[in-house]
Amino acid sequence: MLTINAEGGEVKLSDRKEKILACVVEGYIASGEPIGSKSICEELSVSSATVRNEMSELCELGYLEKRHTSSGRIPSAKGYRYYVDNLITPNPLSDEECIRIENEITKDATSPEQVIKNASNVLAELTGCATVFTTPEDKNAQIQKVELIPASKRTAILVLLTSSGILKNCVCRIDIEIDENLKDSFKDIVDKYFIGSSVTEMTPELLERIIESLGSENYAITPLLSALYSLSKDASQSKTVVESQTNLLAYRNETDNMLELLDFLRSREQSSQLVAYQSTSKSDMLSILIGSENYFSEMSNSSMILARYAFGNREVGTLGIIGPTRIDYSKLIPNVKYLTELVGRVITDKFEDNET
Amino acid sequence: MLTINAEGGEVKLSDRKEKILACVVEGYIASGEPIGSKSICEELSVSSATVRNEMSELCELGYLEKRHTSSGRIPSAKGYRYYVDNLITPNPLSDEECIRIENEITKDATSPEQVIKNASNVLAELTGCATVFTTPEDKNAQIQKVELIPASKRTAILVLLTSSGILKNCVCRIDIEIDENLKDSFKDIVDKYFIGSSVTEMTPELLERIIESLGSENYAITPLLSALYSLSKDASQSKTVVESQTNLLAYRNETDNMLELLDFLRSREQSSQLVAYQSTSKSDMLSILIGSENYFSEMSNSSMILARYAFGNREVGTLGIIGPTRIDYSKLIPNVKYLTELVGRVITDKFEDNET
DNA sequence: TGTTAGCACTCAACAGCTCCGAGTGCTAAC
DNA sequence: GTTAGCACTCGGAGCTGTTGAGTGCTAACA
Repeated sequence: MLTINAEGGEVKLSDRKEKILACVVEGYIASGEPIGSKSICEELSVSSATVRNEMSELCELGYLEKRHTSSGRIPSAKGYRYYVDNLITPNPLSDEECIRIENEITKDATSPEQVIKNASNVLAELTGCATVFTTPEDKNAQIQKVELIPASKRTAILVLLTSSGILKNCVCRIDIEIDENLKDSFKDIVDKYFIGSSVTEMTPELLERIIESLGSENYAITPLLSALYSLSKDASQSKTVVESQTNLLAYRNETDNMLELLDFLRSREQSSQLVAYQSTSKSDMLSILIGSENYFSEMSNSSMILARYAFGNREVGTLGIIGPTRIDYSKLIPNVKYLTELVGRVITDKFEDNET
Repeated sequence: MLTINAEGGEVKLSDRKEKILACVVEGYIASGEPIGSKSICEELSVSSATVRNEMSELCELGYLEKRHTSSGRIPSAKGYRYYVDNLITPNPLSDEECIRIENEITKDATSPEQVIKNASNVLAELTGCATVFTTPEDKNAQIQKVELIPASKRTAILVLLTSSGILKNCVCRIDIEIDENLKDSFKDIVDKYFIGSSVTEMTPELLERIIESLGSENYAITPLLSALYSLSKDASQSKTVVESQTNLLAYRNETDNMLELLDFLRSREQSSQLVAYQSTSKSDMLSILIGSENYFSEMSNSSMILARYAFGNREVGTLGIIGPTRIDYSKLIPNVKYLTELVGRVITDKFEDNET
């Protein structure tokens, strides 16, 4: 009936058990109601009693669960896992949809961050789930360009560009007039200390040293250096963002603890741990975390589908969805896959400096 | 008992009625439960029967409502309105809190948009409500500065600064090498057509004309001009953003239709109408919209407190909160007031070009 | 040996019922 | 004008019985 293979734990269910499991998973995903033996027996052309016997075995093996003695069956996390690993038939996006999405994402693609934000919105709309993403992070990113643009007599725009294509800027006000002299001094310091060095190398200590070494006539540069420090810190730190949580309200009637999940996501919103804990466990591009497989107990009734996106050939961030365990994996897995690949392609295409 | 003054409609309730109304409003805000006559009579040192008589008159006058025949009273929108207009004792922030908030907001104040976004987050935390804001908008804003910064051979950063302090940038890739020649040509066009003109004057038609007038050697500039057009459109358009909706989940048990409000806000998130309809009605800096006073029927059980913030001496945007009608007006009105004033002060201070 | 029909059993969901208590409106007396 | 007293209303909690979907078990069947 079942084969336990060499690795142990991994089993192959009989064809009929697989069929029944698939019916329960797909039926439950479609309806949200527990699935009874009767509705399945037609599909397999056996009697409901036979299905019941098989189901009761699947229950013992941990693939199915019951709410109460006489209720229909619902898939357990293990059942979903088996389904996702062995039984799924991917249901990818149509070509027209792909084109529409690509347009949507490239539309306001003024920065890599904007692209990933656009992608997150599209993914939310596509899947009806909450989305989560991290902004591009590359610890090895170097400071490629720093530019000081006078905006008025005493205000200037400071622009920072890294080798990962991250672009940050801010407006600074300083106490003396911005003239060529000041610009030159600033440029000298930037060239000497920063250009070509890693964004993580710019520490408060280094800054301190540089400021000390400034002649008194250049002391006015200090606010510019502080601003530059903020920008580089901002550029080196990846943010984790959870969006479209309210999408999950659609499941409020079906899954009782959806509102608790929302509370949890609210409290976690700023925290990078949500994604960090997950993606370290797998070197895979794609991780699917079903129910209790999630690190946080608050998410034991939810699933995440996460994938890494790349800038050039370096993986720099994560994009994915958060939903109930009862989601259409066959559709949503390809969706997440497609969007992370697309994000990688678009930001590499638009922002990579590949002309050295 | 009541005085109808010259304008008509405006009434002055007797002192005792006012006291009872205040008790009901404050009690209901604090507990979320309908208020009975017994809990009030102690405070007024009259018997519950007397209070009941007064309450029943307040009901007839439309200031109070009952859920059913024998329930306690809850304030109607009209009741809240009278309370807010006449009975409220403002409960402003402490000095320490003000300092904390100011720090919070100026922390990453790299742009006016960032300041208002920070303020929105602080306001959400402070009030436990959803927040709504519009990004600074100034139809008269002029293009003050356009800068092209080569980032690599064929990519450049384009920066746009308006007289309202709005700063936008993007990375562009063009087909030919970026040399001094190209930079000069671009600068000539920008100086001739754009600097000093309003952001709204940059139309697709104007762009078309300029591109046609270009010599073939300058044709490569086209993508830069398109990018500049996008930036200026982006700079002239104000966005309306609704944030921290999930805060409202805290009210889900008390106000039955909070979840419907969330659905409504979800569908409206992108739309500027939410604020637009409201703020036109009042030239006031502060508008308070209680229950049915809101334009959208979906919000008839909610209140908004909105205020305009200024850049220099021009009002350029709105910031406020959305919550149930049952919110602590005495605290939240000063909160919204303080934060809009602070936003105005910070962005004016940091980004206004007041040295002409 | 696997499959099936039949049957007793379980349990959630629903409707109907009573009881309780908080609160009201009205009336008559102060 | 204020108050005590009283009958009345209604939501909510708790209990009950009914219904129907679904199960597990058993014995018979192919």
